[in-house]
Amino acid sequence: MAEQLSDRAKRILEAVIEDYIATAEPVGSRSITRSHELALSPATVRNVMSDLEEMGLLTSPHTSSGRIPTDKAYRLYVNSILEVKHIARDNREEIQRRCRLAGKDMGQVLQETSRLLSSTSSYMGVVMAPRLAANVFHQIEFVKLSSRRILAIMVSQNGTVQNRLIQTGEEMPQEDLVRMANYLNELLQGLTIGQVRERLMQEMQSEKVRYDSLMVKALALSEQTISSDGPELFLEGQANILEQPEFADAAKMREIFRAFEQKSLLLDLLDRSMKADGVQIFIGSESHLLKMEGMSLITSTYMTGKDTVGVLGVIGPTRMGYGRVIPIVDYTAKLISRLLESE
Amino acid sequence: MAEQLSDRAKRILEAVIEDYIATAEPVGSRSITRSHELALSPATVRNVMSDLEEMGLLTSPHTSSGRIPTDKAYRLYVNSILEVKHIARDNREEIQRRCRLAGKDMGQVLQETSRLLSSTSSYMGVVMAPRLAANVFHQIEFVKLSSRRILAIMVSQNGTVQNRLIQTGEEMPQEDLVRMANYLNELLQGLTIGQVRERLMQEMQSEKVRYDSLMVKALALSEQTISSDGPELFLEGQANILEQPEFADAAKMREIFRAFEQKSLLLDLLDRSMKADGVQIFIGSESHLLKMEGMSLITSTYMTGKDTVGVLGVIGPTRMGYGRVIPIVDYTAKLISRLLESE
DNA sequence: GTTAGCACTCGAACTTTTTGAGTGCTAATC
DNA sequence: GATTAGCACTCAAAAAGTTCGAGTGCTAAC
Repeated sequence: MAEQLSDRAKRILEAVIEDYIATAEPVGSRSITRSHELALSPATVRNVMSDLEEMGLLTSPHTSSGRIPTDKAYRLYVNSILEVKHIARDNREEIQRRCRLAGKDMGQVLQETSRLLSSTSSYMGVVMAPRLAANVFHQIEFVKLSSRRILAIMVSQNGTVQNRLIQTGEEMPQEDLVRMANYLNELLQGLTIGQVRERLMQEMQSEKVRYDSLMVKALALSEQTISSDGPELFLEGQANILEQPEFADAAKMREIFRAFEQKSLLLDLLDRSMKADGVQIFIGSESHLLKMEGMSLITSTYMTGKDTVGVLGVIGPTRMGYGRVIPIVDYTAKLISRLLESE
Repeated sequence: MAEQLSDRAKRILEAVIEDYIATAEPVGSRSITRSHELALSPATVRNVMSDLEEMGLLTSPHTSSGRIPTDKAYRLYVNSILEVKHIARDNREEIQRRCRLAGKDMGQVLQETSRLLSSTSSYMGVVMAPRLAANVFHQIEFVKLSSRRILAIMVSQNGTVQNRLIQTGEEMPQEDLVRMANYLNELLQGLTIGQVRERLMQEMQSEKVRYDSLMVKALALSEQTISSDGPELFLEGQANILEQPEFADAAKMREIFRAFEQKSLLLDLLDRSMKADGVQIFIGSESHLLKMEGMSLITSTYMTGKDTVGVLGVIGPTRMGYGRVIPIVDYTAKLISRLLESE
């Protein structure tokens, strides 16, 4: 992008983008002169638009039709034209109202947050839960439900709970369960779950344990409890996408739904955006991870206390109301962080 | 339905339904004589079809086109024509393979089941989790995470776990938490969660507790832990519905997605089907709870041990492969029941 | 009771026509 | 030199018109 954009060109580009965001139709020179008061004739605007097209910021779907901003244009717009508004009062109030821990466990809070993002933005809300491996172990416990069914419960420092129902071959006396829990709680104190996993391995090898069958069992049980470290993803409001005119036809819709059904791509992208703090924006094909065209993602990290633990955000069409959505994502992330704050 | 259907009429109705299920196109007299070997001419078939139309079992979208079965016809078909096949070997194997408790908590098991139902049927899978209120209390516990954050964990007899993060105004010493838990565990032993709720109320009123502030706190905390008794619903494979030709156009799709977003209707229906054991079938507008036309629901209850605890099933177009799906639902319900069996 | 034959219907698919928003270019104007 | 009016041209989308064929109901023959 060697050329500098003149001020006028910027204003016109802005007008095109905003009209396109509003209507989803290719924008022509006349309609711009009508709706935005630039004291210019359509012909002049046409000349400028022609320049912008040369620079790769606009394209026309066919020779005789209005123009559409490219991903490059959105990027420019987001970086240096758009001024992010303060969050709308309505949104702020709704977010505050619906962000409550009361009467919900961690999963429910995150799901509700995802729903909230979806409904305030009117696109799709996404929340990635903390990776289990990064959590700090707090305690483990074994609850005996019946003679051969044990429930293992592991609590992390940040308040997430993992539980597994375990069928045992033989009956386990209550006091054994208590001893096992004590042993593990001491062993694993203060480690992250990632470290816990290693420690369990080491311990299983070690001489002193190898002949204590109870301890071996304990290690095996706790291993099971933290297995399956797939990070959880809450994706809500897919129906909102159906509202968008660019996805009106059935084939596109299907493609999108299929793409999201298989969540790994999205997880990769979210994982990446966790590397940097604060709001990040991925536009269209920039991140060809979301390989389907025409989608943008706005994310922000959130934290408990000082540690970044997850990412949340909004997925919408490239043609998305950035100015409106960015503050929503930002504000929600901050509020959630505050909520999860560990004193 | 005063008239008795002749055997021939039944066979023709069956042919129409099966062709329609296969193609989603109105079925004409000729195509029937071609594909099913009835030794009849198209004209004869036409006459019979005309009778069937009079009886309200078929309709034609317009005068000069093939015919479509009505909901009434599907009902008749399901009740007295269709012979339910044994479950397909492939399906059985896949279900067995994917139904494992190992490394999952209750919620994950149910979600996976829902996914399983969806992918084996290629429609939508739905699983309603046990109503919390029906669970039997097993124990409650308070884990102190930091000076003012307590995690309350309640375990039910069947292995479900409820947890809530609670911020306390003042610091609670560890021994108080233990005392509280002991008190509650004794108080609530063996009650259902529904009864627990009542008991908590009673206890709060009672003289002996009223002046013991610790007990009052305990009651309040446990109240919070069991709040929000919304039954959980796992609905998977919505994208499968997009594959169905009858929902190809965007408006219909949107309607459907909107309808499912707001889950209360579906919950009502599932709740109703929990009243009776075994497989149940709701066809199209019969249950005008699922108010959108053209959808059927096949459910079966599942249980832990002797108690019915939930419902699972498949939602698809009325034009659904009943013969194939019914055994899938049935088999899955049985397998899950076996899995959850409490020794 | 069954079937061949036939005129008729009507949506789907394909063509053709019309319309209008939009373009690029040139020449006049500020 | 930048801006604008004017004009011929383009092309997708909408409207109108055709064709096609699977399907029907009815009647008369088998």
